[in-house]
This record gives sequence, structure tokens and C-alpha cells, in this order.
Amino acid sequence: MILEILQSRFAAALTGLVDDVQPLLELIRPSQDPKFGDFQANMAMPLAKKLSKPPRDVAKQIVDALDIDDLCQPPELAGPGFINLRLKEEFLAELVRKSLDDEDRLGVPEVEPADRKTVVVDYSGPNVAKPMHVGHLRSTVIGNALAKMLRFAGHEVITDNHLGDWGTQFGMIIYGYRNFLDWAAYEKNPVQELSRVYRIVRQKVDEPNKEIADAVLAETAKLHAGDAENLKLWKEVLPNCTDEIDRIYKRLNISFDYVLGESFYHPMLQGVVDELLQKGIARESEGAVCVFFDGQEVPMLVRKKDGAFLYGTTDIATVEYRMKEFKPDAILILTDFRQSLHFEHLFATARLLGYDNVELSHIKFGTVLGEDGKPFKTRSGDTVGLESLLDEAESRALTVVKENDKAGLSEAEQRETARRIGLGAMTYADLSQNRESDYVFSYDKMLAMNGNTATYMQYAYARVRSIFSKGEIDIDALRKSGATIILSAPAERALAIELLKFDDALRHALRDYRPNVLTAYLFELANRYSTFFENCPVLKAEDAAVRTSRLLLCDLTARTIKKGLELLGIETVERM
RNA sequence: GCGUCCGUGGCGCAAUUGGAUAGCGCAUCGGUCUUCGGAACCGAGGGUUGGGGGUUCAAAUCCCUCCGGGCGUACCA
Repeated sequence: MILEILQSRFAAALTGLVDDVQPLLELIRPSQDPKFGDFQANMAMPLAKKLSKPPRDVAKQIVDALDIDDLCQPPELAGPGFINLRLKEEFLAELVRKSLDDEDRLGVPEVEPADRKTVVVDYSGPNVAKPMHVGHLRSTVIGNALAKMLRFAGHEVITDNHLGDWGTQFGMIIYGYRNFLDWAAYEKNPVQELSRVYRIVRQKVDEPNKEIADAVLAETAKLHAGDAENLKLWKEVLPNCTDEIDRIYKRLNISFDYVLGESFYHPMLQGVVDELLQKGIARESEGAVCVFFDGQEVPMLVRKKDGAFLYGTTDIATVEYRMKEFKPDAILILTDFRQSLHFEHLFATARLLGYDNVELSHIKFGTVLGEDGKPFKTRSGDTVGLESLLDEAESRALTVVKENDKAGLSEAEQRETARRIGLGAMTYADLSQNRESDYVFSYDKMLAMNGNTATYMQYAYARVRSIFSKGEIDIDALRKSGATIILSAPAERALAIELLKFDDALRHALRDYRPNVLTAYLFELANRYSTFFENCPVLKAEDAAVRTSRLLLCDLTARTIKKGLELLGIETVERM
């Protein structure tokens, strides 16, 4: 909010100097050091180059043309041509007031109607044949956060879970079902037993055991060709798998607008291949049907020589379906970065098909690694199931909750608190890291509750709330009072400025689809609040006006933290 | 081989995409409490941003080169 206002003032001062002022306005930023003021404008240097004048002269020229006295102290020139701005208390107070009065959005504006997009967010996408594991958490948690943030920003968001319910892994399941199934175990826990036979087959294929590998491919091809027996088996097995997955989503508190798995697109695949051939986009090579790309040796295969379709075929069908059905401006697909080449190929093919008016983005993220630096497995070679991870998170949280409980929570309240804290810790661990980096799996790290963690923020939130309950404050009356915001103490001022950066943090996070920008902001906000909390007594403030003002700052802080965490898919607690 | 991503205090990571003295968490050491929740706060030590060269008023960021690593590289997803 601050930034937009400053930008409009600078825009006025810059008119006539360049054709396009927008890139220059981007160079107005929060100062990293308080001694340089609150914000700094860095456009004089690049502009000086264009005008071939000394940068300090250009800076001076900008400052002279700048009408900004109502917002800040006289701008200061520094270094090669930085323009440093220190905001006036009244201006900050006015903006804080606006945010306070904005019930749902806390002063964050929605995107302009012209910029409003329809965005398909494709995330999670587990293979239904095997239990979900830690690797799926990244796609699920990051996708969920981005979808929420985009929605809050004012975009039309369509979430779609592209289940892996039709690929070669099903050939393995079918083969395993026929040859290795323990019926008693299957009756008892179908998914666990299916995943056991899946692992057996998988291992044999990897050995490699050519006979079994061929048999698996044959089962897959039969399924895809419509073989009645295999289809029947698929239909028998699938509901068990999806039930299992749904249970986990429920626990993670995640839902989708659509769950259109690979099998949904199967009827369209032949058409896709025909279309690609017909338009001369694909051709036959070594018995397979392929799309080749300029300057690249490896093609994307859309039909194998045995007639079966592939990942790429399904994904093209998916793009076509989404374009027809949803008419999106953007399609975001969240997967592991190891699939980068595939998506380059897919998007290039989509453009060849004429879909060039849509943003197609592969939102990639790093791999979850074990301590050996290899993709994560337990000692026995299994992946860590998501459910056991959730259990662990909650039980660790419960221990901490019990140790620290001073509020006298009931047993049920303790459990619910632990659930929110444990789940929040896990979610936050994923979101707070730059998504493109790999990370080494560790319970301690994932479930940490000190430092830059969800728990720290939840704690900050609970502390704010406790002020209101302790003081028996009527929040509605307080908000409606229209009381003056006073920002004379440095900690009050710093907190207010941080609160007003919420919309900037969101915009920045969405620009690169990076939730960690938002977590960093929230952490900073919680820090500022802690400093404020230490230095500025609220209930025992020196006079009534200061007390009211501080209560309002507390209120806005609590609401901002709550909203921010909510956008990340993390719940808050009133007491902990 | 080719493509691609990466290398930042002991460890784990940031750095608003080229901006001022590279920040934060953990760990280590020291300090703060008769005040609203100590799951807190304040401070200290620790860095030639893998090496070298270049572009620029300005480089962790861009270019070249070398070293080290991850991933991908035709019928898995």
C-alpha cells in the first residue's frame, strides 16, 4: 500500500524524462538499514546513464520535482544517487487506520479487473498405487498455498489434482495382484498390501528381470487397450486407493475443485496422437510416435511402439481439456524439478498446437533427500509414509504443549492445539524454504518449533490474543472507536511499517510463485511485534490514548498473522 | 558427451532479480525478569559469497574460464 502511493508520486515526478516509468518505479524499495530511512528510491543511477548526466544531479532533479511533503520528511540524497525517504507518523497512522477498518482484506487491494486471471493450479498428483510419502507433501503444501494466495489476490483459481491412476505403475499392481497377493492381508488392509506387492514387482523390474518387466508392460498395454479383465481389476482396486488418499487430504485440510486423474484423459489420447500426426507436429521414429524440437536431440514420445500412450500424451490431452473447459490465462503445474525437460517439451508442443495465449508454468521444487544426499528412503528402502509423519508431528507437539501449558487447557484442547502446531510446523518447514532447493529430510528440522517456524508465529499470535482476554477488551468497540494511532515509540513505528508491507509481501511472493517470501515477511512481522511487546506496555500504557492505540496495533498484528498463516494453509490457536 | 540447476560463517538457509556495511535460524558464549505469556527479548564471536578473470558508478546476482556436486538425457511418471 505504501509502495503504491510512493510510486504514484514518483511517477508524476518522472513524467517526461522517460517513456516507460514503470521499471524505474520498481526501484522504490524498503531500506534495509534504518539509517537510510524507511524506503529508498534507486532509479537515479540507471536513469542517469540514459540521460548521460551525473546520477546525483538526476537524483536532485527528481527530488525537486517530487511532491511528497505530506507523506515524508524532506528526501535525502546519499551515495551515488540514492533517494532516502522517511515517512511521517501521520501518514503511517492513516494507513494503519485504513487497514484496521478493512475487515477481510486488511488493506490489501484486489487486482484490477483488467489484471484478473483465471488460473488452473495443478498440484499434489500422487500415484494412487502407492501410499503418499514425504515427497508428495511439497507439491501439496506449496500448491495449496499458492492457490489460496492467488485467490486472495483476486484471481479466479481452479485447483485440479492430476492423480497418477493410469500409468505403468498400474501394470505393476496388476501383475503383482495376480502373482504375489496375500489375500488375507488384502482383505485387512488393501492399500498396504497393494503397496507391498507393488514394491516386490518394482524391485524385480529394477533388478532387472526382463521377463517380469515385459509382463508388466504387457499388462499396462492391455489395460490401455481396454482389456476387460484388467479394467475390472483397475476398477476394483482404485476406490481403495483413493479412499486412502482422501483420508490424508482431510487430515491436511486440503481439498480440490477437480480431481481429474490420468485415467480421465484416456479416451482422448488416440485423438491427441492423430491430431499431432495430422498437423505434422509429430512423426514416427523407431516405431514410436514422437514430437521433435529444433536443436534438441531427444523428442517427446506420445505413443510407444507397443501402442501404449505415455505421460506426455496424457499431459497434452490435459492441456487441451483445460483450455477448452476453463479457458485459463495461466496453468501452473507443481512437480519435482527433475521433470523440467518433460514440461519444456510439453509446453513447446502446446505452443505448436496454437496455445500461445496462456501462461504455462512448471512450478518446480527440489527433491526431499535422505541424509546420504539421495532421494529420501528409510533404512529398509521404504519411503516415509505421510501418515506416520503426521502422527509424529502431532505427538511431538503434544509433548511440548503439555510441558508449556499455563492456560490450563483441557485434554481435548491440548490435542487440538497439538494438531494445529504439529501440522503447522510441517507445512511451514516446506513453505519457508525457497522451493527450488532440495532439502534433506529430518524430523527435527521439519518439526522444529524454534526460530523461523510456524510455532513461533502461532505463539506470537496467542500472546497478542491473551492481551485482549486478560484486559477484557471489546474488540469491535475498539475498532469502531476511530481512535488515533500514535507511533511515537520506535518499536511502534517499526511495527506499523511492517504491518503495512503485507500487500507488498503477497505481491512479491506471487510474482515468482514463492510462498517463502510470505513466510519471511510473517517472521519479520512476528519479530517486530516481539520487540514492541518487550518495549511497549499495552494494558499498562502511560495513558488511555496510548493504550488504545497500542491495542489497535496488537489487533492488526493478530489479524495479519492469522490471515498470512491462513493463506499458507496454517491454522492459529487462541491459547497454547 | 550434451543440456540444466547449484556451490553463501560449524550446520541449515535468505538476500524483493544489479543497489549502500551480505541477512536470518540452529549451535556456541554473555546479558535481561517484583510489569500485559520466558515457546520471549537484547548482545557477542564467526564470511575474500568454490578459485581466477571480466562488464558496471555498483556484482552473491550478469559474461568467460577452471574446480566440485545434483538432476535430466527415446518408449517410467
